[in-house]
Amino acid sequence: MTEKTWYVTTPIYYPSDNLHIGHAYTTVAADALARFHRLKGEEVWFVTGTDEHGQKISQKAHETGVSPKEFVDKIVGFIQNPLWQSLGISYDRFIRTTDWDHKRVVQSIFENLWERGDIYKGEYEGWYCLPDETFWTESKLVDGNCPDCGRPVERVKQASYFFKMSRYQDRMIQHILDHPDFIQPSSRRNEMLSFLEAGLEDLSISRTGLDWGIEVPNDPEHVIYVWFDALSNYLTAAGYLTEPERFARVWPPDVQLVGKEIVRFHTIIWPIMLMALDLPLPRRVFGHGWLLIGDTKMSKSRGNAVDPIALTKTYGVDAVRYYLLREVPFGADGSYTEDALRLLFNVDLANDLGNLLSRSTAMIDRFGQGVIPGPHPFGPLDRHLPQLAAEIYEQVDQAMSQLLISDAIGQIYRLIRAANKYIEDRAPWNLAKDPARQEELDNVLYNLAETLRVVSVLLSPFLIETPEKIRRQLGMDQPVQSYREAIYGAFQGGERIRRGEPLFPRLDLREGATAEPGAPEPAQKSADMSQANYISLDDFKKVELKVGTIRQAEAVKGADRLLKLTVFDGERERTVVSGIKAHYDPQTLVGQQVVLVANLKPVLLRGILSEGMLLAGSAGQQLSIVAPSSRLPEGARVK
RNA sequence: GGCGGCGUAGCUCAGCUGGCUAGAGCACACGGUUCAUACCCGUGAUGUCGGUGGUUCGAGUCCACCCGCCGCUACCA
Repeated sequence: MTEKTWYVTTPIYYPSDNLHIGHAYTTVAADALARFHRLKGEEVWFVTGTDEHGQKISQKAHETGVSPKEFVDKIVGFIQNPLWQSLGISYDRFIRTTDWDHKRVVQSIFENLWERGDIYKGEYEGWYCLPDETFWTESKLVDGNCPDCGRPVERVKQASYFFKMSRYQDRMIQHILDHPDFIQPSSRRNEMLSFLEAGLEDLSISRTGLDWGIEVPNDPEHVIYVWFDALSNYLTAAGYLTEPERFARVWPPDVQLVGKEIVRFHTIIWPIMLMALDLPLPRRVFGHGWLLIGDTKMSKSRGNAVDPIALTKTYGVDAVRYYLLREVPFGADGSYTEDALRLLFNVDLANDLGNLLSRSTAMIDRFGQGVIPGPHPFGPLDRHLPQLAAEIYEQVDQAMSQLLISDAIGQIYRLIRAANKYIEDRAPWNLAKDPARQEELDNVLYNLAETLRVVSVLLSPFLIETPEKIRRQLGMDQPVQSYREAIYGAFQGGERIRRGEPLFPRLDLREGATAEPGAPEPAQKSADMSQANYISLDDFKKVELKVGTIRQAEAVKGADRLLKLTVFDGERERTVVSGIKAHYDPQTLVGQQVVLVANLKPVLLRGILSEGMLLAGSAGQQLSIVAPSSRLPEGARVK
């Protein structure tokens, strides 16, 4: 019986634009896990890829005057190389939802579920945004308009296929309860449980009027809708239906990394799909946080997206990987700043690790004529490093099995720091002055070489070039093959080293726009941040505030706190739904003047289109409508 | 509004089922060292463990309420 292949996935990314460092973060993390398991001797199947269907891609392609396929081919090519290439991403399969086998898998899943009665054809009724060609549920609308583009929507009924998720609700809850590790971190688990307990609706999984997608079998008017298509990629990539032998070894996924914004799809819809197919569920779905730029969300529209390729060019692959894996707490949101990267580069990579190699090889050169001495019986001071190395061997393993990548690296650094301290404690330069202490000196040099060799093994899942560089300087030519090489004692003595260039030349942190590591930095930073909280006068002018008069007011039936108001704004009467029922009697409001936010996106509240909002101040339990202190004509601009 | 989480040194955070003088990394200061990439090693915190009250022989660790922040959700707009 062969051991199960260790299967890890990243989300498949949407190639409508170039990816940024947030995507790199997830993918590098998955890569480190994959490399670690390979090093442990396990068969690994590491999959990443792209989610290529959908309206937006099709639209973008037409704008550029190419076919959707040509459009995505180009971007996907870029993602594979140079993007993932430059970060050393060692995926075993790059899946594209436009791959032939994926189409086949999605269609057979559809047919399969149809035959079982888990898919039925019904009518989808919702609000449709014509320009976006997108359906929205009432609750998603923003002031009755499309939440994406703000344009009005219309009520449309459309034939659609539905996936009977509701049928699996209880089983899903039970599965989460029975498998505490299924959703991680646990905060996400609680959220999903409360979401499930609120009740599941069947999921509409097809659309008509879309051309760029996988067709519903025997009903080519319909195209299978995004999530159903996208989530199936994890099955396709494992060889479901097309490579049965592989699938038997690979399935189910051991770890699926996802961003926190898509945890719900991966921990509810996705497992229910698998339940319906009678397939085992993934063992762990890990919802990590976002990598923020400073303290704001990264996005293309904000123009603050960081290009990972540029970073690797400036600092090298390993510095970027190290930063992502070490600095960002896996789970919570992390914050990216280039200053932090540079600081970490100097402190951890140059000072602690690079300098350790540099000073160790220098001493082997000088005191040992370039040859690692054979060890002699250890004195008490020499036993610490081997013991620590053995302990850390276990600790790293343990941390990695819990996906605590940053902690694993932290453990390796305990060993690196201990080696630096050991040099200080033993002061080899003093031992070298006394011929009677030659054996002690030999042991020190040996321990340093051996510790560095162990470090090169331990670091190899995380860093690409550095382990090789360390080994070359230690005189080793073969790359790391197995985690067991991290067991202390492989050097016999007699190996000739080859001193080389510094691993990570220190950066001058004072130069350029990057702050120096002293007091000026926080000051500068806080100034920037407070500035970020200002809006310009132009920003404010975007808000159109007008005086209006309430002409009618009534409670919204079935709502505890909503009033439906009819407000005259000088041009027309508009309906505004406001959550002030607890504070105002509808009767007393008629005739009251208010300040209206006139250009707010309409939104549907409790089935009523609310076209604007009225200003009110609140403090704790108190709430009071804001009104001009004397009567003004309706429509008067407030500014 | 509901559910959940968080609030511990200047910064980022550890502190499990309550128990000796509350920890780590970074930053900062001082001292040491010279093999090394102006590096490394050591020493240093008066931290009201968000606030108040309670349970207990004893609470950062449990309970209640309050304040602040965050996530999900909802009839927020």
